[in-house]
Amino acid sequence: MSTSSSTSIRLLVADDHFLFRTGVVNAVEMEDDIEVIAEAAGGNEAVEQYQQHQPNLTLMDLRMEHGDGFEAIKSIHAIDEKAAIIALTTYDGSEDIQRALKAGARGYLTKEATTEELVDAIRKVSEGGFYVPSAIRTRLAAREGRETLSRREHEILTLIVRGRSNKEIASDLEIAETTVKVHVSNALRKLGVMDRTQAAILAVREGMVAVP
Amino acid sequence: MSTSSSTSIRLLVADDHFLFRTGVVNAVEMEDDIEVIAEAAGGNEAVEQYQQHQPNLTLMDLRMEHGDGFEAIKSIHAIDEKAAIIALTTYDGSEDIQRALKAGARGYLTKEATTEELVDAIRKVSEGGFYVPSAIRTRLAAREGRETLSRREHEILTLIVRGRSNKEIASDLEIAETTVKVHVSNALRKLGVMDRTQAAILAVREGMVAVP
DNA sequence: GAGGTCTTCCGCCGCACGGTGGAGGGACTT
DNA sequence: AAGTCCCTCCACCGTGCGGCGGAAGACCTC
Repeated sequence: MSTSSSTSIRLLVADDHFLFRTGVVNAVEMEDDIEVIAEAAGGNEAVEQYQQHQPNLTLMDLRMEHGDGFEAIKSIHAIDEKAAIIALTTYDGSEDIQRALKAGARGYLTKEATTEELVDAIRKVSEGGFYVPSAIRTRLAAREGRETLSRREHEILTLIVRGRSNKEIASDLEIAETTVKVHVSNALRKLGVMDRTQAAILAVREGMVAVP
Repeated sequence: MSTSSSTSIRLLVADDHFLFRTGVVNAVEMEDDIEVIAEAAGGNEAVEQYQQHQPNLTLMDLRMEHGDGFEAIKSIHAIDEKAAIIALTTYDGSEDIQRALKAGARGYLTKEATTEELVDAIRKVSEGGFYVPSAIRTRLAAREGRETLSRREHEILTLIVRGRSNKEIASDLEIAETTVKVHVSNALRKLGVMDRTQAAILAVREGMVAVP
């Protein structure tokens, strides 16, 4: 059932969880146009394996114990501009997706993906296309019109998620409370929310700030 | 390296993700005292498979498309009081853990678990013991001393996570705003937090309320 | 040097939020 | 019948929050 021009898609799987790696290997084993030629359990290892085996496609987990997935994508993208990379995460926060695509990934999948979605994504991306599930595209679109937060605003948003009051944030950052209020106010406007609670939930949902 | 008295642990794996199921099958394949004798992709199917195959241990995903994992655990527990069940989730919110253990599970694992943790948990629980990772036990302990929220308080907490103001909540539930304030105040005290933002984050982190 | 963004800070204002104390009624167990 | 818990509502009060306008220095790019 191969529609690809190449005989076989040679795959590199980078994920620090053995369970998931073998799951992927088993899933693509049934497809005769895809084969896993290398595995990696960390970011740095993934880059090494890429250089050594030159795969047609790389599946990259973003959150790994040894070596960041984002950095690995950037490194591979720097080595080969046209490298076909699909990012993988358990979580579908749009922050991760945006960063992964910016780093050079051409596809995005959550680990909740079905085998069909997985092989579909592998074929599309290896042929030079893009693959982002429609549900995730919708979330991404909501962020499009939104202004980006400044460094300070993002820092203060993080402290809001930590449950800190304006006065506490001022003391944390050693600035005046009035300054904090300005940043909070600007952040709320940029995010399009009414108050800090909505901002905190939004930040967590989209993966802008990790849950404390 | 089998310390179990039984020759082989017969396993039932219930999870709606093919990738994960095969991952588990592969992982335990290397262990000569464990074998997967049945698989299920949903809650109801899991109960059927349990009755048909009478496994020594059941791995049960809590969040499945077809049939709730909690209900399936309760059903199996009702059939066999001593059934060995390990609950599985991607997320480690303590609310899920508490509910799973209450339903009759004797173990808890996140899907981030290593193969070692998995087989360790399988052996311990099949021998009649309990298995809850120490990191998760710590989180569970924090909930111990806490008062439980009333139905109304929990309902209002959910609306707080939805970003609703006191006035909006009053309108949503068709009660006076003063009443809402009483419930909010009581909920904050019970949860041991200062304001609604901290309550919202806590509720999300512990899985008491799903992210909107 | 002009324009832009980011950061810092001020005062003022209105309202939402959270705490306190009190009170009545419904549903439950003992 | 008494006790307990929950839900409901009131009034009052202090403070935290968020919006407004204004301003100044730092650091960019053009």
